[in-house]
Amino acid sequence: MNQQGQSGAAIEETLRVVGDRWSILLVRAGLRGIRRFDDFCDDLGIARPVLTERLRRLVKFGIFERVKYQDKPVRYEYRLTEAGLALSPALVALVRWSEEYSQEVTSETTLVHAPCGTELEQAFWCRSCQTTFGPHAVKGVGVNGES
Amino acid sequence: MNQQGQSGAAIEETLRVVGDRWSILLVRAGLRGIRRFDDFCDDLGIARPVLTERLRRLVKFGIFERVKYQDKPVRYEYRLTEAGLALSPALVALVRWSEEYSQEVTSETTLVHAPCGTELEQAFWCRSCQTTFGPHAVKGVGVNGES
DNA sequence: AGACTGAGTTCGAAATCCGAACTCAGTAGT
DNA sequence: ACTACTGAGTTCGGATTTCGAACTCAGTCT
Repeated sequence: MNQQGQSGAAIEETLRVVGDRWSILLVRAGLRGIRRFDDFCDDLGIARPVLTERLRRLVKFGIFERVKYQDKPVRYEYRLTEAGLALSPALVALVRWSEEYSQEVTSETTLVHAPCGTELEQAFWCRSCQTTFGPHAVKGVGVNGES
Repeated sequence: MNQQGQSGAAIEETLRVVGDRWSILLVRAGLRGIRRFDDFCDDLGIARPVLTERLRRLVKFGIFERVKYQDKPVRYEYRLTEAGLALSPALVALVRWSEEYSQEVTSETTLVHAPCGTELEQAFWCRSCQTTFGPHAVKGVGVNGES
């Protein structure tokens, strides 16, 4: 009946971490190579106290790591972890959506496959069938076999 | 000033619509077949005034539509539009992420390829290369050729 | 010394969020 | 005709979050 199944607990948990106006934008900035507090601040226009709190939380949940990059005046920067990088499919999905459906701003940029420059599509991949497929063929299965 | 690329504008725009704690959850509920005000309310535990405001905004941005389903006491329900449905890749991406990286709750449900039941992977697909690839090979191109 | 840098913290004002109770039109039961 | 109930909201005051601007603190540069 619905393709999400009832993995509701999972996504609620996730949204408690990244489901605010800034976190995804921070991840995006991280993907673009931004690492320093002030740079996040300038780039996103986020208020400093909020940035402090957000980064702390994202570190706590393993999306960024706080790395000392200098000793003399001790300075830290924030780098995406593996888990943080793994959010990019969600990010790309959102960008793709906005390219297709967003009414207000039409973007002049699009996402492509780096080696060849072709506009990318997003798909799910089944290792055993060796095929890609779309959201309609996704199903949730759980302990009680309920979809 | 902020130097967001143009795809930054797109995603910012999108997050202004769905980038809060509830909107994505509302879309998810919509995908699960929920349509009525009180049902959204009970299902998500969202406060009524907030639900009112959220639904209004999602309607305004074409993600839900408000449909009259009864005349005598005139009653409306909320249905996902095409655009709303198109958010499911993002939703699936988030569910997948939480299945793989979320520390706290391990979900008792997982997403699979419906025909064969194999756990799905998410990938980007290049039509011209006929290959799938990961986030590292994604690049944004725009007016100023900057990634 | 004085100015500057980077990563924050502190402040009060403004915007959001919350639960609980209320409204309003119509329906069903007695 | 009176009462209770339904569904989709609205109104209320109080609690939480967010905001911009200004401040701190260690160390560096001139």
